[in-house]
Amino acid sequence: MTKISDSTVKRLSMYYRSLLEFEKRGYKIISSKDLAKTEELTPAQVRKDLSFFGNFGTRGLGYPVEELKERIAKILGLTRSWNVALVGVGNVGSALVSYKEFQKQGFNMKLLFDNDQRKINKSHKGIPVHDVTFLSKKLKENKIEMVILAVPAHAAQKVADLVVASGVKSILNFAPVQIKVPKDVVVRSVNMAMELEYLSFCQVNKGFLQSS
Amino acid sequence: MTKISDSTVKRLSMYYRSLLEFEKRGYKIISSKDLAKTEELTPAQVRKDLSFFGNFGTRGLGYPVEELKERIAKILGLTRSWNVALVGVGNVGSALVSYKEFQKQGFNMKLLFDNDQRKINKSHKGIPVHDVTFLSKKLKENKIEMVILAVPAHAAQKVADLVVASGVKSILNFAPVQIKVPKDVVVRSVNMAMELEYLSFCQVNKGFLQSS
DNA sequence: AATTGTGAAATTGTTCACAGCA
DNA sequence: TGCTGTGAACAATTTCACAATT
Repeated sequence: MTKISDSTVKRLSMYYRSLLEFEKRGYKIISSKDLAKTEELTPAQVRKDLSFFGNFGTRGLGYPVEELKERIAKILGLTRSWNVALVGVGNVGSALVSYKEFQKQGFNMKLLFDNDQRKINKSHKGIPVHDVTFLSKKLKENKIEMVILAVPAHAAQKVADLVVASGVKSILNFAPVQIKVPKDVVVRSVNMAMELEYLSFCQVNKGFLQSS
Repeated sequence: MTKISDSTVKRLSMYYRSLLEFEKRGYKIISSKDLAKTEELTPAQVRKDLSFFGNFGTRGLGYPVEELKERIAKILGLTRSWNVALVGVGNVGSALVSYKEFQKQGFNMKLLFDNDQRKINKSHKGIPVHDVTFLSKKLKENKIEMVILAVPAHAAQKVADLVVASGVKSILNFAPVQIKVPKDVVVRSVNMAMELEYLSFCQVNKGFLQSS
């Protein structure tokens, strides 16, 4: 069984977004070259990525936009919806609750958690905020499949452990720490400070960097 | 001149954070093994990454925590401060303005921009919000070196073009589109929906994925 | 004895180049 | 003819293994 690298998965997400755009503009067929251009990749890269999952194109012609879009949606798990909970209704958490892209793609924010009594048992943008003490119970009851962590760094690991103990296998972590989980659990981390550090590195070390 | 890969830069950020933690706990010396453990890497990886920038350790002993931390800070450009502006004071933008990590590391949010008259010429969390019409002028006047884009997808490229035209060489993009810039400008993109899609992919394709 | 620093080997990821097909 | 699909070549990255050093 071929293993898929995470750069391939990332690019699938990009292709999916491109395809939505091409579809909106009325394209019926596109070539790997077209797809590559919008994402600044090589056509070979596009074809190789897609080839891991099947033969979606027609030689001499290209790929049917709508069908390819559907196929990628299926591969990425976007043809179903997911029950998502978020822990930490602070600045970042709050922004994520309102983030339209999530809803659009079937990620349904079902529950919020916080440890601040002023927030607990109120509704935040239409979603109930629960006491993090009841995290495990609520996650199970509501069949939550993904948890977004938007808690302070010092609390992240502790909350992650609770989340894992509740049987959730997917965590999206916004706390600026590396969190540890058993290997059947997948964690993705978004560290915004790290991204700025990358930019700062590039300015300080102009021309000293690979690619761009 | 050895070129540095962007995974190496990312790991330097991680080492930096680890070192702050080790320092706080009173460690004076650490080994590549110690550093590797907290970030779930191999000791060889740590040594190789550091070796690109010099010989920071002592054979038989390890690395001096404080000095290594300072050296990495220098490499990442964290020993100076940066003038940062943010465009798009919506949900995401607003959260970023309050994001403590930025200030901590010398990224000073100097200016905000929006195109909503209700927000313009007011102060948002102590920072003035300007009309995006005056973007170019204000960026130059205030010697802004990095711009954070937190605008809707459809506006991102247009704003990016303005930013580039104002001479800014670093952009951190939160809009869910790929933006195009000349090659002397560095863009980093944070696409939160893409991260959830990755998690969804992993659930749908259990065990079909490399590493984790 | 312990740990760094680093060439060499192994692995992983990308691009090439062309056969195969519409 | 044009474009996909893919094995083979190539490039980049990671890991190994060991000499060098304290």
